[in-house]
Amino acid sequence: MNIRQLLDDRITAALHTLGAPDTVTAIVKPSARPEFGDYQANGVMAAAKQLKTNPRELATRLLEVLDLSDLADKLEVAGPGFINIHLKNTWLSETVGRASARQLTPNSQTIVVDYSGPNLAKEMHVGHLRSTIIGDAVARVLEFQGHKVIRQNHVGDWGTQFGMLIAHMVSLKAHSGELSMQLADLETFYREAKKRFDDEPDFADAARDYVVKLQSGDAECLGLWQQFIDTSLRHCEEVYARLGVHLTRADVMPESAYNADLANIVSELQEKGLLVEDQGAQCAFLDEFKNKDGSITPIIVQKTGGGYLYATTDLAALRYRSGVLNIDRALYFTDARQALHFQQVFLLARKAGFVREDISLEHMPFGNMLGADGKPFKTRSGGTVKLVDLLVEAEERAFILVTDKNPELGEAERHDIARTVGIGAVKYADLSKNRNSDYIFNWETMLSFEGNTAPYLQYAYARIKSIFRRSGVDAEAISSPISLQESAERTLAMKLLQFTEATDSVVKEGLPNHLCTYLYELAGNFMSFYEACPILKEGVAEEVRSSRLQLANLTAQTLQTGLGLLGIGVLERM
RNA sequence: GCGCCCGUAGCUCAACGGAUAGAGCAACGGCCUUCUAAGCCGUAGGUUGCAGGUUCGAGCCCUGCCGGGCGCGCCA
Repeated sequence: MNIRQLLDDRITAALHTLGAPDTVTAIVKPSARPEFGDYQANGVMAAAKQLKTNPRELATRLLEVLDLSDLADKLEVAGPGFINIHLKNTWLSETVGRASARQLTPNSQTIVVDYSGPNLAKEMHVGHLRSTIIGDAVARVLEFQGHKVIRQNHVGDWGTQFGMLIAHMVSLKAHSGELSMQLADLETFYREAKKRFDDEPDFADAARDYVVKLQSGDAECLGLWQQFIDTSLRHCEEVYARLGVHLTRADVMPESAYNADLANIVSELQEKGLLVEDQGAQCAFLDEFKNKDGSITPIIVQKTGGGYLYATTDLAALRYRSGVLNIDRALYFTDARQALHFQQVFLLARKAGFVREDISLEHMPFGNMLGADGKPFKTRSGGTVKLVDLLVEAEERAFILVTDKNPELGEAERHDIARTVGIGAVKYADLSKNRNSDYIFNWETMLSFEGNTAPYLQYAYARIKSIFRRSGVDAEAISSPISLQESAERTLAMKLLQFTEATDSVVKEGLPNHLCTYLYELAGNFMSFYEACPILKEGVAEEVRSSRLQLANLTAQTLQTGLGLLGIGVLERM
């Protein structure tokens, strides 16, 4: 249940009965301050403007026709024309038990989520982290809402660098006959190949020959290429497993899958008169990209000499997604530098009729991960940080902290906890920030276990589980009524009911930090409740105890579900 | 040169055109014989880069500056 939406619908309808135009809505939001009630409607002022009447007077008339008596016990006009809504305690206590974080609203959209997309020539590095976990979180929330999600891992498996890699494979094979050892460390393999390409003219020539052979479908070349791709994908899958990311081989839709269609894309664009040849390349000049000086930034779809570019591949992918996958919406999680590229490709695809007109194409850009010094995140020596190394370090750091805090736990359990806490900390630190801007990666902050971090949320969950272990009560078996006497109880119940508002917000804008903020507030509300409202202590009446156990259980469920949507695990103890 | 993004407390970050701009860290002061103190409660900290404008109402929208980042025809 989305209370905000419910109130908005009903108040909007009431506004319309008073003659407000269709464009006017109630604009319901959570109240800015506690004395303003639980929710406030801000739309009356705008409506009054349209109707050329006094806003407070309109608000007063609205309250005469608006009946919210089933869920609210007080509605009041405040300030210049706000309507403050105070929800009934009885309604909250009855609703909170039913409308937990479990429900699925039926949704019928088919949505492509394009994320991760590493270049298979090298190992995954920290630059792939944001796309991978932000995209995964949004995909999970969409699925939770009942949408049909099609994950597309648009990996880079084609291009000139593969000629170089194949040349290196051939020469190693000629010497030792065995490749699997060398391919175990892709990063080193790539560096060696690159070095030879730069230093040895014969090798570079061979590499260029292999590109041509590969593209013309030479069987031996394709075999080696396939071997390399398989190895690289296995590396990716190890990283995904460690990260807890829902991407499988079935989600891989590589660049090369579109190869056969690229010539068609170009010829169709030509037929539609969208291309001109410029300096030997096939370009689209769209008026929408005209600059002040009258020049137009071109979109190159075919190089001089006939080669294709990523714009061509992305156009083919768009046509596939629209025509074959029959999607309603496509979300692209790639870094912000590609903003112009996607604007161009989306517009050109529409002009060419490659996508249905009603499809929503959305680039979800994100900024860079920076080091503590505010510069791009690098190793001490200035190299690229391998993603797997970062994750290993997170687990190691978490293990030290867990051991320090709970030395009595067995080593195996401490390792399990460290894995969930360490990976959760890395993911949450990223997901909790607005993805649009750069963010500073800092071990101390994310693993300090204080403030808006994954461990804080996991701790709240573990505390609740501890209560249930002590109580001996089966969490799923409680069904007695919930009563909201203390303000901490009411605040917690109110927050529990707002889960859907948080997930709705995530999918609308592709911003998982909205869910993080919600969960942090929920955990905070629970911690306050925990301090203020004893549950198992002596002197707590049976029905109070039972009611509070239910609130605690609903909180645990919501934390588990919410963290699960972010791809983060919970722990029975920590 | 043109274009996009960013600029909010000392630091890291929120804020869905609405009321007195919120958290956390760091600082300071309280709270453990009692459900996990990895916690809770409190104090202090701001001319939202600058200047105009639109609006009943602007951190958010528009214009112009300043500062930072990134793009801009044959890499992806």
